Amino acid sequence: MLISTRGRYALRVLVDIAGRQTEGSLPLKEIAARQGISEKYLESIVRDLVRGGILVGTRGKGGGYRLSREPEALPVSEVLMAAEGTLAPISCLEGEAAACPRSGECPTLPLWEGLNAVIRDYLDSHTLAELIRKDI
Amino acid sequence: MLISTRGRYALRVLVDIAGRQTEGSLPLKEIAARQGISEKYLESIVRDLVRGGILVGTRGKGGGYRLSREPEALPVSEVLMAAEGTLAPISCLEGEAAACPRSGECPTLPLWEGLNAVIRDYLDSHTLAELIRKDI
DNA sequence: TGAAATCCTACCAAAACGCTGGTATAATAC
DNA sequence: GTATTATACCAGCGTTTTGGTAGGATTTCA
Repeated sequence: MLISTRGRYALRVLVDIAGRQTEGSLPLKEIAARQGISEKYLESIVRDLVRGGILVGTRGKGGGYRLSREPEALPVSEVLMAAEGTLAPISCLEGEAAACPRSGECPTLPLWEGLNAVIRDYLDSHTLAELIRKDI
Repeated sequence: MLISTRGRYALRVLVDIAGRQTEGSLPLKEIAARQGISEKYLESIVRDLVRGGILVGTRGKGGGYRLSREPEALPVSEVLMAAEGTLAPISCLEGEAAACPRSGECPTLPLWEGLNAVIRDYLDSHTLAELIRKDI
Protein backbone atom coordinates (compact mmCIF):
# COMPACT_ATOMS: atom_id res chain seq x y z
CA MET A 1 0.00 0.00 0.00
CA LEU A 2 1.89 2.98 -1.29
CA ILE A 3 -0.47 5.49 0.33
CA SER A 4 -1.77 4.78 3.85
CA THR A 5 -4.45 6.59 5.79
CA ARG A 6 -1.94 9.31 6.69
CA GLY A 7 -1.62 10.44 3.10
CA ARG A 8 -5.31 10.03 2.36
CA TYR A 9 -6.40 11.94 5.43
CA ALA A 10 -3.83 14.66 4.77
CA LEU A 11 -5.25 15.32 1.33
CA ARG A 12 -8.83 15.30 2.52
CA VAL A 13 -7.99 17.77 5.27
CA LEU A 14 -6.28 20.10 2.83
CA VAL A 15 -9.24 19.98 0.45
CA ASP A 16 -11.46 20.79 3.41
CA ILE A 17 -9.33 23.74 4.45
CA ALA A 18 -8.85 24.99 0.90
CA GLY A 19 -12.58 25.11 0.37
CA ARG A 20 -12.91 27.37 3.39
CA GLN A 21 -9.87 29.54 2.92
CA THR A 22 -11.77 32.78 3.38
CA GLU A 23 -12.70 31.88 6.95
CA GLY A 24 -9.15 32.29 8.24
CA SER A 25 -7.72 29.60 10.49
CA LEU A 26 -9.84 26.53 11.07
CA PRO A 27 -9.65 24.58 14.34
CA LEU A 28 -8.78 20.92 14.01
CA LYS A 29 -11.81 19.89 16.01
CA GLU A 30 -14.15 21.14 13.30
CA ILE A 31 -12.16 19.60 10.47
CA ALA A 32 -12.03 16.22 12.19
CA ALA A 33 -15.78 16.30 12.81
CA ARG A 34 -16.58 17.17 9.21
CA GLN A 35 -14.27 14.50 7.85
CA GLY A 36 -15.22 11.86 10.37
CA ILE A 37 -11.62 11.29 11.42
CA SER A 38 -10.29 10.79 14.94
CA GLU A 39 -9.18 14.15 16.28
CA LYS A 40 -6.09 12.84 18.00
CA TYR A 41 -4.89 10.82 15.06
CA LEU A 42 -5.46 13.70 12.70
CA GLU A 43 -3.45 15.91 15.02
CA SER A 44 -0.30 13.91 14.40
CA ILE A 45 -0.82 14.03 10.65
CA VAL A 46 -1.48 17.75 10.60
CA ARG A 47 1.65 18.30 12.65
CA ASP A 48 3.66 16.75 9.83
CA LEU A 49 2.00 19.09 7.36
CA VAL A 50 3.02 22.07 9.50
CA ARG A 51 6.58 20.78 9.71
CA GLY A 52 6.53 20.31 5.97
CA GLY A 53 5.62 23.95 5.42
CA ILE A 54 2.22 23.14 3.97
CA LEU A 55 0.00 24.35 6.81
CA VAL A 56 0.43 27.15 9.32
CA GLY A 57 -0.85 26.48 12.82
CA THR A 58 -1.81 29.31 15.17
CA ARG A 59 -2.46 28.59 18.81
CA GLY A 60 -4.95 29.94 21.25
CA LYS A 61 -8.45 31.21 20.92
CA GLY A 62 -9.41 31.94 17.35
CA GLY A 63 -6.49 29.83 16.18
CA GLY A 64 -6.38 26.79 13.96
CA TYR A 65 -4.79 25.80 10.68
CA ARG A 66 -4.58 27.52 7.31
CA LEU A 67 -2.74 26.87 4.06
CA SER A 68 0.75 28.32 3.73
CA ARG A 69 0.16 29.17 0.05
CA GLU A 70 -2.33 29.02 -2.79
CA PRO A 71 -3.68 25.56 -3.74
CA GLU A 72 -2.38 26.07 -7.28
CA ALA A 73 1.16 26.10 -5.90
CA LEU A 74 0.77 22.95 -3.86
CA PRO A 75 1.56 19.73 -5.74
CA VAL A 76 0.01 16.56 -4.41
CA SER A 77 3.44 14.95 -4.24
CA GLU A 78 4.58 17.44 -1.64
CA VAL A 79 1.56 16.75 0.55
CA LEU A 80 2.01 13.00 0.38
CA MET A 81 5.74 13.24 1.03
CA ALA A 82 5.08 15.27 4.17
CA ALA A 83 2.40 12.88 5.42
CA GLU A 84 3.93 9.56 4.42
CA GLY A 85 7.64 10.30 4.68
CA THR A 86 8.43 8.68 1.35
CA LEU A 87 6.76 7.97 -1.97
CA ALA A 88 9.19 5.30 -3.05
CA PRO A 89 7.22 2.26 -4.27
CA ILE A 90 9.97 -0.05 -3.12
CA SER A 91 12.45 0.05 -0.27
CA CYS A 92 15.44 -0.10 -2.63
CA LEU A 93 14.67 3.45 -3.73
CA GLU A 94 14.28 5.09 -0.34
CA GLY A 95 17.56 6.35 1.04
CA GLU A 96 20.11 8.48 -0.74
CA ALA A 97 22.76 5.79 -0.85
CA ALA A 98 21.36 2.60 -2.29
CA ALA A 99 21.64 0.19 0.60
CA CYS A 100 21.22 -2.93 -1.48
CA PRO A 101 24.57 -4.61 -2.15
CA ARG A 102 23.25 -6.03 -5.39
CA SER A 103 22.18 -2.69 -6.83
CA GLY A 104 25.09 -2.68 -9.26
CA GLU A 105 24.09 -5.94 -10.87
CA CYS A 106 20.35 -6.01 -10.14
CA PRO A 107 18.45 -6.64 -13.39
CA THR A 108 15.20 -5.32 -11.96
CA LEU A 109 16.45 -2.00 -10.59
CA PRO A 110 15.82 -0.05 -13.82
CA LEU A 111 12.23 -1.26 -13.76
CA TRP A 112 11.75 0.12 -10.24
CA GLU A 113 13.36 3.39 -11.13
CA GLY A 114 10.98 3.73 -14.04
CA LEU A 115 8.03 2.95 -11.83
CA ASN A 116 9.20 5.51 -9.33
CA ALA A 117 9.44 8.08 -12.10
CA VAL A 118 5.92 7.59 -13.43
CA ILE A 119 4.50 7.84 -9.93
CA ARG A 120 6.48 11.01 -9.20
CA ASP A 121 5.54 12.56 -12.52
CA TYR A 122 1.89 11.89 -11.94
CA LEU A 123 1.80 13.25 -8.39
CA ASP A 124 3.97 16.23 -9.27
CA SER A 125 1.65 17.22 -12.07
CA HIS A 126 -1.48 17.45 -9.95
CA THR A 127 -2.10 20.20 -7.43
CA LEU A 128 -4.48 20.70 -4.58
CA ALA A 129 -6.40 23.23 -6.67
CA GLU A 130 -7.67 20.49 -8.97
CA LEU A 131 -9.23 18.61 -6.09
CA ILE A 132 -11.36 21.46 -4.85
CA ARG A 133 -14.98 21.33 -5.85
CA LYS A 134 -17.99 22.18 -3.79
CA ASP A 135 -17.52 18.94 -1.89
CA ILE A 136 -18.15 18.42 1.78
CA MET B 1 5.69 0.41 0.10
CA LEU B 2 3.73 -0.71 -2.92
CA ILE B 3 6.09 -3.60 -3.68
CA SER B 4 7.43 -5.68 -0.79
CA THR B 5 10.15 -8.31 -0.82
CA ARG B 6 7.65 -10.83 -2.16
CA GLY B 7 7.27 -8.99 -5.43
CA ARG B 8 10.95 -8.14 -5.68
CA TYR B 9 12.09 -11.68 -5.00
CA ALA B 10 9.50 -13.06 -7.41
CA LEU B 11 10.86 -10.99 -10.27
CA ARG B 12 14.47 -11.82 -9.48
CA VAL B 13 13.64 -15.51 -9.42
CA LEU B 14 11.91 -15.32 -12.78
CA VAL B 15 14.82 -13.47 -14.32
CA ASP B 16 17.10 -16.16 -12.93
CA ILE B 17 14.98 -18.94 -14.39
CA ALA B 18 14.43 -17.20 -17.70
CA GLY B 19 18.18 -16.85 -18.20
CA ARG B 20 18.56 -20.61 -17.81
CA GLN B 21 15.52 -21.78 -19.70
CA THR B 22 17.39 -24.29 -21.77
CA GLU B 23 18.39 -26.28 -18.72
CA GLY B 24 14.87 -27.54 -18.09
CA SER B 25 13.43 -27.38 -14.60
CA LEU B 26 15.58 -25.68 -11.97
CA PRO B 27 15.45 -26.76 -8.32
CA LEU B 28 14.58 -24.04 -5.83
CA LYS B 29 17.62 -24.79 -3.75
CA GLU B 30 19.94 -23.62 -6.52
CA ILE B 31 17.90 -20.52 -7.28
CA ALA B 32 17.80 -19.49 -3.64
CA ALA B 33 21.54 -19.97 -3.30
CA ARG B 34 22.30 -17.92 -6.40
CA GLN B 35 19.98 -15.12 -5.35
CA GLY B 36 20.97 -15.16 -1.69
CA ILE B 37 17.40 -15.58 -0.52
CA SER B 38 16.13 -17.85 2.24
CA GLU B 39 15.05 -21.11 0.68
CA LYS B 40 12.00 -21.55 2.87
CA TYR B 41 10.74 -18.03 2.38
CA LEU B 42 11.24 -18.22 -1.35
CA GLU B 43 9.30 -21.45 -1.37
CA SER B 44 6.13 -19.67 -0.29
CA ILE B 45 6.59 -16.98 -2.93
CA VAL B 46 7.24 -19.45 -5.72
CA ARG B 47 4.15 -21.37 -4.71
CA ASP B 48 2.08 -18.27 -5.46
CA LEU B 49 3.71 -18.03 -8.87
CA VAL B 50 2.72 -21.62 -9.59
CA ARG B 51 -0.84 -20.97 -8.46
CA GLY B 52 -0.85 -17.87 -10.64
CA GLY B 53 0.04 -19.91 -13.70
CA ILE B 54 3.43 -18.28 -14.13
CA LEU B 55 5.68 -21.15 -13.14
CA VAL B 56 5.28 -24.89 -13.49
CA GLY B 57 6.64 -27.01 -10.68
CA THR B 58 7.59 -30.63 -11.17
CA ARG B 59 8.22 -32.79 -8.15
CA GLY B 60 10.62 -35.51 -7.45
CA LYS B 61 14.15 -36.12 -8.47
CA GLY B 62 15.21 -34.00 -11.41
CA GLY B 63 12.27 -31.70 -10.80
CA GLY B 64 12.16 -28.01 -10.14
CA TYR B 65 10.52 -24.95 -11.66
CA ARG B 66 10.26 -23.62 -15.21
CA LEU B 67 8.37 -20.82 -16.91
CA SER B 68 4.88 -21.60 -18.14
CA ARG B 69 5.42 -19.46 -21.26
CA GLU B 70 7.85 -17.25 -23.12
CA PRO B 71 9.20 -14.21 -21.22
CA GLU B 72 7.85 -11.97 -23.98
CA ALA B 73 4.33 -13.02 -23.04
CA LEU B 74 4.75 -12.39 -19.32
CA PRO B 75 3.94 -8.84 -18.22
CA VAL B 76 5.52 -7.65 -15.00
CA SER B 77 2.10 -6.69 -13.66
CA GLU B 78 0.99 -10.31 -13.70
CA VAL B 79 4.04 -11.42 -11.77
CA LEU B 80 3.60 -8.77 -9.12
CA MET B 81 -0.11 -9.44 -8.81
CA ALA B 82 0.57 -13.11 -8.18
CA ALA B 83 3.27 -12.39 -5.60
CA GLU B 84 1.74 -9.41 -3.83
CA GLY B 85 -1.96 -10.13 -4.17
CA THR B 86 -2.79 -6.58 -5.21
CA LEU B 87 -1.16 -3.67 -6.97
CA ALA B 88 -3.58 -1.04 -5.71
CA PRO B 89 -1.63 1.92 -4.34
CA ILE B 90 -4.36 2.64 -1.82
CA SER B 91 -6.81 0.47 0.07
CA CYS B 92 -9.81 2.31 -1.39
CA LEU B 93 -9.09 0.67 -4.74
CA GLU B 94 -8.67 -2.91 -3.64
CA GLY B 95 -11.93 -4.83 -3.56
CA GLU B 96 -14.52 -4.99 -6.29
CA ALA B 97 -17.14 -3.06 -4.39
CA ALA B 98 -15.72 0.18 -3.07
CA ALA B 99 -15.97 -0.31 0.66
CA CYS B 100 -15.55 3.35 1.55
CA PRO B 101 -18.92 4.95 2.36
CA ARG B 102 -17.62 8.32 1.19
CA SER B 103 -16.59 7.11 -2.26
CA GLY B 104 -19.51 8.88 -3.88
CA GLU B 105 -18.53 12.28 -2.59
CA CYS B 106 -14.77 11.82 -2.10
CA PRO B 107 -12.90 14.62 -3.86
CA THR B 108 -9.64 12.70 -3.90
CA LEU B 109 -10.91 9.43 -5.39
CA PRO B 110 -10.33 10.47 -9.03
CA LEU B 111 -6.73 11.26 -8.15
CA TRP B 112 -6.21 7.77 -6.77
CA GLU B 113 -7.87 6.16 -9.76
CA GLY B 114 -5.53 8.09 -12.02
CA LEU B 115 -2.54 7.01 -9.98
CA ASN B 116 -3.70 3.43 -10.14
CA ALA B 117 -3.99 3.70 -13.90
CA VAL B 118 -0.48 5.04 -14.50
CA ILE B 119 0.98 2.30 -12.31
CA ARG B 120 -0.98 -0.40 -14.12
CA ASP B 121 -0.11 0.98 -17.52
CA TYR B 122 3.56 1.03 -16.68
CA LEU B 123 3.68 -2.49 -15.27
CA ASP B 124 1.48 -3.88 -18.03
CA SER B 125 3.78 -2.47 -20.68
CA HIS B 126 6.94 -4.18 -19.46
CA THR B 127 7.59 -7.88 -19.77
CA LEU B 128 10.01 -10.29 -18.23
CA ALA B 129 11.89 -10.45 -21.53
CA GLU B 130 13.12 -6.89 -21.09
CA LEU B 131 14.74 -7.73 -17.79
CA ILE B 132 16.85 -10.55 -19.07
CA ARG B 133 20.43 -9.71 -19.74
CA LYS B 134 23.49 -11.76 -18.99
CA ASP B 135 23.05 -10.94 -15.29
CA ILE B 136 23.69 -13.28 -12.46
C1' DT C 1 13.75 -48.57 -1.33
C1' DG C 2 16.00 -44.23 -1.08
C1' DA C 3 17.16 -39.75 -2.58
C1' DA C 4 15.59 -35.44 -4.46
C1' DA C 5 12.45 -32.35 -4.98
C1' DT C 6 7.83 -29.81 -4.67
C1' DC C 7 3.78 -29.12 -1.71
C1' DC C 8 1.34 -27.83 2.65
C1' DT C 9 0.36 -26.16 7.42
C1' DA C 10 1.55 -23.88 11.23
C1' DC C 11 4.13 -20.79 13.94
C1' DC C 12 6.91 -16.62 15.38
C1' DA C 13 9.35 -12.10 15.93
C1' DA C 14 9.74 -7.51 14.42
C1' DA C 15 7.94 -3.64 12.21
C1' DA C 16 4.28 -0.70 10.56
C1' DC C 17 -0.37 0.98 11.07
C1' DG C 18 -4.10 3.23 13.26
C1' DC C 19 -5.31 5.20 17.34
C1' DT C 20 -5.55 7.05 22.38
C1' DG C 21 -4.17 9.78 26.61
C1' DG C 22 -1.89 13.12 29.07
C1' DT C 23 0.54 17.32 29.46
C1' DA C 24 2.73 21.61 28.07
C1' DT C 25 2.35 25.98 25.78
C1' DA C 26 0.45 29.95 23.57
C1' DA C 27 -3.18 33.48 22.58
C1' DT C 28 -7.38 35.69 23.54
C1' DA C 29 -11.31 37.40 26.51
C1' DC C 30 -12.90 38.76 30.73
C1' DG D 1 -4.58 37.17 36.49
C1' DT D 2 -7.52 33.58 35.44
C1' DA D 3 -10.47 31.00 32.49
C1' DT D 4 -11.03 29.38 27.87
C1' DT D 5 -9.66 27.87 23.46
C1' DA D 6 -6.57 25.95 20.75
C1' DT D 7 -2.08 23.92 18.90
C1' DA D 8 2.35 21.35 20.18
C1' DC D 9 4.58 17.47 21.97
C1' DC D 10 5.39 12.77 23.78
C1' DA D 11 4.55 8.20 25.25
C1' DG D 12 2.14 4.04 24.82
C1' DC D 13 -1.01 0.25 22.86
C1' DG D 14 -3.59 -3.21 20.17
C1' DT D 15 -3.88 -5.14 15.57
C1' DT D 16 -2.19 -6.33 11.08
C1' DT D 17 1.40 -7.02 7.83
C1' DT D 18 5.96 -8.44 6.81
C1' DG D 19 9.72 -11.49 6.62
C1' DG D 20 11.14 -15.69 7.97
C1' DT D 21 11.37 -20.54 10.17
C1' DA D 22 10.09 -25.53 11.16
C1' DG D 23 8.46 -29.85 10.15
C1' DG D 24 6.27 -32.98 7.68
C1' DA D 25 3.59 -35.08 3.59
C1' DT D 26 3.76 -36.22 -1.23
C1' DT D 27 5.59 -37.15 -5.72
C1' DT D 28 9.11 -38.73 -8.98
C1' DC D 29 13.14 -40.97 -10.62
C1' DA D 30 16.93 -44.26 -10.22
